[in-house]
Amino acid sequence: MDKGWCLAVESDPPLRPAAAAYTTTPFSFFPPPSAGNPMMRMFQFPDVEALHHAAADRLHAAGEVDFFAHHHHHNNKTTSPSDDSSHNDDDDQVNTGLHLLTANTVSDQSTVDDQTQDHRTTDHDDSRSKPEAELQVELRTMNVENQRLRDMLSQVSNNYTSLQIHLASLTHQTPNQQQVVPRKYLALMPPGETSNSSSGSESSPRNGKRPSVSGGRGESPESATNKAQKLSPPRSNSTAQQQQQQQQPNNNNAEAAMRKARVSVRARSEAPMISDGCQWRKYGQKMAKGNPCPRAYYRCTMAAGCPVRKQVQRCAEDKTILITTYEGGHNHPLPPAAMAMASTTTAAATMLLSGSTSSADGAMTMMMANHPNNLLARAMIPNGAVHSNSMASISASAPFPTVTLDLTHTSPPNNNNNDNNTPVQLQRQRETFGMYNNQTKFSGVQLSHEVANSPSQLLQQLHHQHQLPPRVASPVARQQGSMMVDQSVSAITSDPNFTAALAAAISSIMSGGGGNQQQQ
DNA sequence: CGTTTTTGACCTGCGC
DNA sequence: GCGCAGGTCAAAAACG
Repeated sequence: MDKGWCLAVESDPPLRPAAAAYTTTPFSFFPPPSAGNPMMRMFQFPDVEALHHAAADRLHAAGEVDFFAHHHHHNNKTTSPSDDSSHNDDDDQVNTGLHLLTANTVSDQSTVDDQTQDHRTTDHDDSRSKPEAELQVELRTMNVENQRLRDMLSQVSNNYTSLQIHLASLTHQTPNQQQVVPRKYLALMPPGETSNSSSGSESSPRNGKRPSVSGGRGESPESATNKAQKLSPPRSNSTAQQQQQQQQPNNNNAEAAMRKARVSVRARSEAPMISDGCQWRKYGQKMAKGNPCPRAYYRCTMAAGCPVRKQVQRCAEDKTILITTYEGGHNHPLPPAAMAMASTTTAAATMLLSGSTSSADGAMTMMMANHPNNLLARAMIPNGAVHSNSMASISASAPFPTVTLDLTHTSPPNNNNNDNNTPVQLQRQRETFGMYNNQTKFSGVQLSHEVANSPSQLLQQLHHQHQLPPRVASPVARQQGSMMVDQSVSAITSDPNFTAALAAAISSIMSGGGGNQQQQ
C-alpha cells in the first residue's frame, strides 16, 4: 500500500503526548503561520483560539486539567489524571508541542471530543456541559468553514502559481529562445483537449506520440476519451484542427500541455516511493528495458478522475536513486504538503509550455523561490536565492518534454546563510530526516540543508508532515515511521545546540498560536 | 467487506 | 507485417 501521503508518523505516539487533548485545540485547525505566505495568516481565525481559551478558563474554574496549559508551558513531563488517559510509553520522548493528530473531520473530532468530554464530566455537574457543547458546536462549524476556505485557498494558490510562472516565462522569453519542442508539442495537442479542472471528466493526458492507453478491455470514461482521441490522431492534425486550436483560449493549450509535460525527480532514497503529499494508487508495474528494477505506475486517487500519474523507478546505474516522473496536473485542491510538488510540476509544465530552457529555469526558479510550500525550491534554491546552476534540466529528446530535477546532488555552498554545520552534522541531519519515514520526504531532502539554520522551518515541515490522516499509511509504514521518528527525535535531541534552537522554535510556534489541521 | 496491490494479458506506436 | 517496448486494464489476491 504505497500511499503518497506517507505521513504515518503523525499518528505515532512518540510525538504526540496528550493526543486526545490536542485534537480539540485550535492549533489543529491551521497550518503554522507561513512566514512567506500572508494568505495563510489571513485565513487564521483568532476567534477560534479565543474560544479555546475561554473553554480552557472554564476548565480551570472547574478545577479541571487544562490540556492547553500543557501546550503553553511546554511542560512535557506534566502528568495528570487526564493525561494518563492518553499516556503511553513515550513519556521519555520529546514533546515538540506540535500538533500531530490528523483527525480533521467532524466525526473524528467529535469522537475524541466525546472521549475527553467523558473524562471531564465524570466528576462534575452537568450544568457546565451545555456551554461546552455549544462551544464545540461552534468549533465544528468553524472547522467546516475553515475547510471550505482552505479549499478556496488551495485553488487561489494554484492559480497564482500558474500565473506567476507564466508571467516569468513571458518575461524571460526571447525570440531565439523559443525552441521547437513546445511548439511541436502543442502541435500534437488533440483538438478535443479541454480543461480538466472542473468537469471531472477523465480526459487523459495523451498525445499521438505516447503509446496509447487502454487495452480496450476497460471502457472507463478515460478509455472512451482515448478512443476519441485515437480517432483523430495528432499526425492528422489538419488545418481545421489548427484553426480550432487557435480558436481555443490560450490557457486551454497551456493546460493541455501541462497535462502532458513530465517532471522527473531524482532523489536518493531507500524507500520504495517518495512522499509528495498526494495519495496514489498503484495500477501497474513493468520491467523496463535496460533496467533490472521494475517501473511502477501510480495514479492520483485524491479525487475521482484526477489525471495525474506518476512512474517510480530506481536508477539502473545507482539503485539508491529513485526516479519519480510526474505527468499531468491535479484537478482538485491539494493539501499543503502536496502543494509543493504540485506547484513544482505545474511550474515544470509551464516552463515547457513557455518553450525556453533558460526562461524555464528562470520561471521555475522564480516560482519556487516565491512559493512558500515548494520544498523542491528550497532544495534546489537554498534560501530562496536564485541560482543559476539549479539542478533542473529539460530534455527534448525524451518522448515527452521532460523536466528533470536532480536532488541527488548536494547544494553548492551558500555563503549567504549561516551555514556553519559540520559535514558530520549535515550528514546526521540527512540521515535523520531523509529517512524520516518509509518513504523519502522531499522536505527531508530540503531539511538536510536547512534544518540547523532554521529550526522553525523544521518544525513547520514536521508540522506539515503530521497533518495528514493516519488512515493513509499502512501499518508497516506507521511502524517504520514510528521508528524513524524515534530515531529522528533521538538524533535531534542529541545535539544540544539544535535542541536549544528547537525549543526556541517550539516556543515561538506555541506563542504564535500557529496550528494546523489537514484538510480532507 | 471495501480498498489496494499484484500480475498476466492486452493494446498501441514505433522501428525494422 | 512482425516484434519489441511502453503503458494500461482488470481479475485475483492481499490487506485492514
